[in-house]
Amino acid sequence: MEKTFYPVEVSYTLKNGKPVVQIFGRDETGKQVTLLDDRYTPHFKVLAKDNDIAEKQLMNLHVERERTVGVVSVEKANMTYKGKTVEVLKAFVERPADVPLLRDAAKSIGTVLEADILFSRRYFLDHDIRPLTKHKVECEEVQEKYRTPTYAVKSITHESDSLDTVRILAFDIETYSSTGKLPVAHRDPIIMVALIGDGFRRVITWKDCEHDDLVVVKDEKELIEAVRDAIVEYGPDVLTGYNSDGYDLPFIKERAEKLGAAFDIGTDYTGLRKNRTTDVLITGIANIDLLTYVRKSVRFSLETPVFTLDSVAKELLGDGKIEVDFQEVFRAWENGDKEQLSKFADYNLQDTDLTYRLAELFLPNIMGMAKLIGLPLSHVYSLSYSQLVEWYLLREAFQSNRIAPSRPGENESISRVRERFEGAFVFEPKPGIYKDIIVFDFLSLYPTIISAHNISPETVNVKECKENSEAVPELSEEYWVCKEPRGFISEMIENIIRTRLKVKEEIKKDPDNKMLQARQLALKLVANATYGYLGFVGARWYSVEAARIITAFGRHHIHDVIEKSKEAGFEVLYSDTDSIFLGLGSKKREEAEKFVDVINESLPGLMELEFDGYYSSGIFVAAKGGGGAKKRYALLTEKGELKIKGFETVRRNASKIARSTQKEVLRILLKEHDAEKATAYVKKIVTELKNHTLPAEELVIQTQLQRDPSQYEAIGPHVAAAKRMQEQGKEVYPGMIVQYIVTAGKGRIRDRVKLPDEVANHVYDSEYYINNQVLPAVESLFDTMHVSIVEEVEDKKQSTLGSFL
DNA sequence: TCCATCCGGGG
DNA sequence: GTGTACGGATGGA
Repeated sequence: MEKTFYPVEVSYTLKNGKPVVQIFGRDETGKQVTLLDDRYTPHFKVLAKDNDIAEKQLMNLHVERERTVGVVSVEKANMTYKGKTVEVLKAFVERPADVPLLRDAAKSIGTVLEADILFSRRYFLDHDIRPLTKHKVECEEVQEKYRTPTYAVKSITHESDSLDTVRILAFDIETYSSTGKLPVAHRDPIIMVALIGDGFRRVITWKDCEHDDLVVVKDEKELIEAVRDAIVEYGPDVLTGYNSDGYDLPFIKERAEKLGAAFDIGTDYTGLRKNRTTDVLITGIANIDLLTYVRKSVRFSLETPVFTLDSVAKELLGDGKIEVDFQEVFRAWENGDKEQLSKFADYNLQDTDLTYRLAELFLPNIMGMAKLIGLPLSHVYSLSYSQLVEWYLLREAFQSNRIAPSRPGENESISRVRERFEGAFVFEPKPGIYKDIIVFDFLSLYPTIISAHNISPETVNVKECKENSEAVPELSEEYWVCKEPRGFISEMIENIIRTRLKVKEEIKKDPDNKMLQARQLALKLVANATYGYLGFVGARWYSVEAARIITAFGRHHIHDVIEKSKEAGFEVLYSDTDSIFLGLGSKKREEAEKFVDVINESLPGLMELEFDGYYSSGIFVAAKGGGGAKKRYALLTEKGELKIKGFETVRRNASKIARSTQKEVLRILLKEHDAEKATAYVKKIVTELKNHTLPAEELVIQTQLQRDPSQYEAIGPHVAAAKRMQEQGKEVYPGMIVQYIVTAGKGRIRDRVKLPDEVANHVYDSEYYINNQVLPAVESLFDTMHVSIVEEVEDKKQSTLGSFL
């Protein structure tokens, strides 16, 4: 029979000593089904000098275990390795686990390759199976022990249509502790568990209590089994929690074993399995620990330095955890206090709801990446950017008959760490204020360089192609890149860029399509991470030469634009990596637009310089050590908006008054070009500070607490403030924003820190705010106008003093 | 100061 | 399960 099938998860099992791949997913009606495929045999590859001898040696290999482990058969195949066609031996074995047993012994025969690629992952990649996309399956129904209908596969082919939702179930457990410390599974019980899915909401406990959605069972053993029943009843594709691999699931596993409770939630009735790391495996359900995903991927776009559920949810959902005193909860549990326990159920449900909402937020992107790379959700969500690139490359390699290079050994990694190289070019700006600025930047600079200059590990510095190669500029030693043939990675990047352009066209027609957005984002991520991947010490396709050449071409192209800008009569104000800031001077905007067209005609491949924006003025300031400061400037748009980059006081650990003064000075300087007016403005603020006429709210300093106050050795003002909060019985936790005001008096600043609600207006330390907040925020701005704002203000101080005398 | 180990999150 | 994070902070020599 023929079936339509959307794969979600994969694993394998042994039947009569032979591996059977299990693919879990849904059919066209949305019903969960399982496919079994026993046609795939594990193998590894060997490159040897003499294949006839090596073949005999491989067949004679054996390792004694409970059974004799050996190579079952050997095949020869022509494949591409490091850009060359080679004849390789494929050594087939009985079981996936035989590979690591035999690979060490096979090292004496030749170079062992592809002996470290997981069997089920390899199955997906080799068969072009892509999770969550439509497949046509020729199969026949079989009777096996699974929770779903089961079919034996005869053939499976990938089609284009794809699934855009998965069934998510979030859960969170609550545990009891008599010691006041974090509960531990060998001693403490699970007392409550909440589960939330699409139209599904349940909280389970084993002491009498009243609450909506609440189920009360007899004891902890029944609780664990009721959780199992809830999961089976809901039938999730994705089971998700927050730190569930590090806490909830191992806790459940240990308690279930101790109490003899069944937690056989797997599609094949197996329970939780744990591997050597922290991962917990569930057969047929994608187990996704959101904390892992936050740490690996989301962190780069988060403000918060700590990844607690509360701080991540507050930032991304605008909603946090309910505050709870665990000692009170545990007392309520001991006493059977129904009212308190019902509040605790609210807490449990809120945590689970936040987890569910975060999962809804993250899943489209995880799904987009799973479809692109072709690995199941439970595998992709935990991959770092370099691993995402690597798995994309592995899929491409398998499909183009290439042998994947091995990961570096320990010694190789160590020697790679020492191979550093020069990065991007940053133009040192001349401090000053400029009018009529045009900014251009290169679109996806490194990806387009890789594609345009054919950069790939097997195309750089290869002797055979020297005659037909491109020389690399900007480097002291000689480097060259083959023009032919097309490199593995450069070709792949070009395909990604082109595909992404097409997807972006589709998005224009269908802007609200989340799946298209996710696909576009996945393509962008892989393209942008490839340069970093080539220089990553753990990479299979590592090439420090390629990475060095990419940044060299980057510097070359931006230098070229700088030179041509000068020749065309523009003033070059600034440049960083892929962008250039030009002063128009007497030129017209149209001339700048034409100039970009001329540049683009000379750029190779898909490289493109793009008009980024026009600014009516901008300021570059001096660095502390002299010269112009890099990555620190402000621009004024035509609409009058300020675009500020790199000034420390833009961050939130400055008082409102420092920030607003800086902004106003920037505004006066950029809009009105009037240094005197700006000076007068600062003097006015200084006077107000001295006269204590500013409201205290303007003086509040906000700093994020990185850890618990007791954990600090150096007690900074914000730590002192946090300790004060604790003394007043307020909750203090890492990641929170602490607010304080520095008040007048003698001694250390930290001893003069007060909380905003303790300070009446006018008691603040005006000297501190003038010298440590306001003046440092504007000093470098005035320096560009050759005005010493500190001296100006001191004159004012004296004259104020003078007027008193 | 350098190197190695520890930690994150979770109740 | 054919694999094994990572980057910063801490602490000891």
